[in-house]
Amino acid sequence: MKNNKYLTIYEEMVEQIKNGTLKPNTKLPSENDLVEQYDTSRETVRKALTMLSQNGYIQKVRGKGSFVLDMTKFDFPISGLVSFKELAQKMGKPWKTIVNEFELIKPDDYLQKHLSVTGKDSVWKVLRSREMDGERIILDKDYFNKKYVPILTKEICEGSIYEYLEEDLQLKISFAKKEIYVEEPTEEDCRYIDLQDYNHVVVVKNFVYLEDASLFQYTESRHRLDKFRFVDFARRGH
Amino acid sequence: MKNNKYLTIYEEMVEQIKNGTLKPNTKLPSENDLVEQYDTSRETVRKALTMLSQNGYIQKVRGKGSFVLDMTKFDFPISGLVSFKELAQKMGKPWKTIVNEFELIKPDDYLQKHLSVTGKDSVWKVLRSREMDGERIILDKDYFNKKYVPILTKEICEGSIYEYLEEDLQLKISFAKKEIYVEEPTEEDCRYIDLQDYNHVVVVKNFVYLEDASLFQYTESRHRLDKFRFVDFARRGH
DNA sequence: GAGTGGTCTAGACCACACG
DNA sequence: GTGTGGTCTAGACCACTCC
Repeated sequence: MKNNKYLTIYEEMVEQIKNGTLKPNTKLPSENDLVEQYDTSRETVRKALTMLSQNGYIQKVRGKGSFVLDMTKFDFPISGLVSFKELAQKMGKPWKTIVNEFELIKPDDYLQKHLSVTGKDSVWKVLRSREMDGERIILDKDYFNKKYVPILTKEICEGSIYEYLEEDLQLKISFAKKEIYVEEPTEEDCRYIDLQDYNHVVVVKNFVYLEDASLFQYTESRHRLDKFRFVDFARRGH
Repeated sequence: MKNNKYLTIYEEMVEQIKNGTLKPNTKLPSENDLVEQYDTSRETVRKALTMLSQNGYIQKVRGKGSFVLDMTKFDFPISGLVSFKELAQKMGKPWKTIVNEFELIKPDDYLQKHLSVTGKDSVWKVLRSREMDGERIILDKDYFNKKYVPILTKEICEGSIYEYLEEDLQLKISFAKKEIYVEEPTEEDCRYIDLQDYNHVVVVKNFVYLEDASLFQYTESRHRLDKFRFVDFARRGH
């Protein structure tokens, strides 16, 4: 059980914003007020406020105060990493995952380069179709370095691999690079996606890194054109 | 002239990473070493390191140290907000902007909702085609709230509106929400994009907010399928 | 001038990695 | 145990907004 004061403050305030105790477009108590309220130091309060700001909950304005943002404008999760399961649940649609292929392979050159593994390492390869409203609209191709994921079963693949990795294996995913583009469908796409007349697919490539900066997963998510949607929420750096 | 110590440290270290003084996959000096090196306090050093980490330059590992990441893996700008001008320059290709339409309009219902303006406000509407290798491959539709952008000229539109807003008008852009999806081309797309046989376009919608959380710009960027590419670099929260 | 958030300091203790 | 980064404190001064 962690005991981070700033995290506690952050989570409490998120809760208050979500349940309406703190209303959109109103001013938050000043940092000094919060110091008294939470009986802590100012830097700790500020750390919580910075997190709220970075996650799109509030807006800090020097000399004036911090203001609650209207989250209803942003009807999507403030995050670039959304699993299919989350997405489907959010849309309230029935969905299904079909495991097409599931095996341990020796990586080819392309994979060796992208996963930073040698030909001697083993790599899990998982091909899954995602079905919604009776149509297979997404093909997910996942590759995991066996060094980090020693055990994987077909049952896990039918659920959320993502949850398995984070919750069961306790792998700490730290950052991901994403590339999105459009290309013509491969023979594989035709086999595993109900393409109808669409003659292109949207490809989302994901390179997932662990906390120690080692790449452990490479994913290609191939979407039928009409069912693709991506939402991103970006803050400006300096 | 600002005099942020932590920003100075951050910028110096970015420079050292870029020019190779700090090499990929090596360990940084410890925080305590850096405190001595820069004659400052640990929290200040940590602020700089946190920024480096958030911007993908380093990776901090508790109990071990901070490590320089191999930026060559991430051959694209670490940012979701890339202007066409930046992109074209990075690719080293000749490019041109054609201003198709440029006028002050009264917002319709759709715009009123998205720009949070009333029917009495005025809104700048700018339609620009982006040309590369002699083909118009992108149609940019920009709408600005006149309240924030009182003056706009055709000349500015032919360059980078983005730079004009930030550098000349000193508008501080704080965050942006982005939506990406694919749809069939409109009559407008056919007129202003050299679509060839492609019967879909990739639409990137951008909602840009100022520091006080007011929405001042709504942009639609419509790309020919084959010329579309989006790169994103996401850190995990918490 | 009073109040706000932004930066900075010099300490302290903790959790974790490694030998 | 030693060294690392993670959290926290109780101050201080500054830059900005508003009255």
